[in-house]
Amino acid sequence: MKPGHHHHTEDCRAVSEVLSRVGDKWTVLVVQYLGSGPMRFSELKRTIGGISQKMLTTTLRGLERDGFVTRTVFPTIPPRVDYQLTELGQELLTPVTALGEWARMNILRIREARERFDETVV
Amino acid sequence: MKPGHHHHTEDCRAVSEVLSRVGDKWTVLVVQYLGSGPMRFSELKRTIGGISQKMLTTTLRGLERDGFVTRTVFPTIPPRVDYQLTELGQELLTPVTALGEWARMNILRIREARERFDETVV
DNA sequence: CGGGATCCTTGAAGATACTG
DNA sequence: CAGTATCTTCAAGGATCCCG
Repeated sequence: MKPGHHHHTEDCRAVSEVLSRVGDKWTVLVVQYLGSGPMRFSELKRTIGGISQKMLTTTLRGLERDGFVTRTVFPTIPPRVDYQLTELGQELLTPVTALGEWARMNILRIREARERFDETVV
Repeated sequence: MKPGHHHHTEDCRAVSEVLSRVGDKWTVLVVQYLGSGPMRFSELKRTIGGISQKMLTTTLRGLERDGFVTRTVFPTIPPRVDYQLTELGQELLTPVTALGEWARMNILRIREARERFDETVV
């Protein structure tokens, strides 16, 4: 057993754990939008577009559970609920945005590779 | 329609596209291991541990399709297949590693937040 | 308005067996 | 050794209805 490999694997699992949280269908979008400031439920739903209220609820609950957002309920009628990034959420934004930048800059190369691969294989 | 919001959303979709590629169960692990140099199929399977050969094949095919790894077949008996990161794959490693660093450093805060949340809710 | 509860459809993932 | 083929399981995601 080579030294370091144990922690190498463990770290990778931690990465996977965070990535599978962040890498689902909607989390990044939600976090990015909340990066501009607090938003309420319906505002998020409308702005994102294409997300069901169930998935938005689920996503927000997950983010709340992991300490990335806070949920504030205003006991008015009709009710109003604000979501806002915590410090941890803000900090997450940094590496995620970096990956986002990379994605923006290289998405074309990826799509080209895909087309090439699909042509060759099919 | 506020200016910039269209591209904001489009960029987020690109991020999601890359993240859902990178954020699946095994991709990061595979890419990280290949970061140290080319490896053959069985070597990856053994090193990662817990991955089925079907999932390893699927993951590697996906990475190959998107231009992140190359697949080299040696026509020997028994056959030997090497996988190796492309330039694009190497470059991907940078932001992914950054996110990994962040994950390593903050995984405890996340787990703590989870425990707190689960206690409060249950 | 902001959800909860329910049902349903996919696709991801794993187990197993076989093959060039 | 490095896969392919097949079957099964399971959870993510979506649609719909209801409620305080």
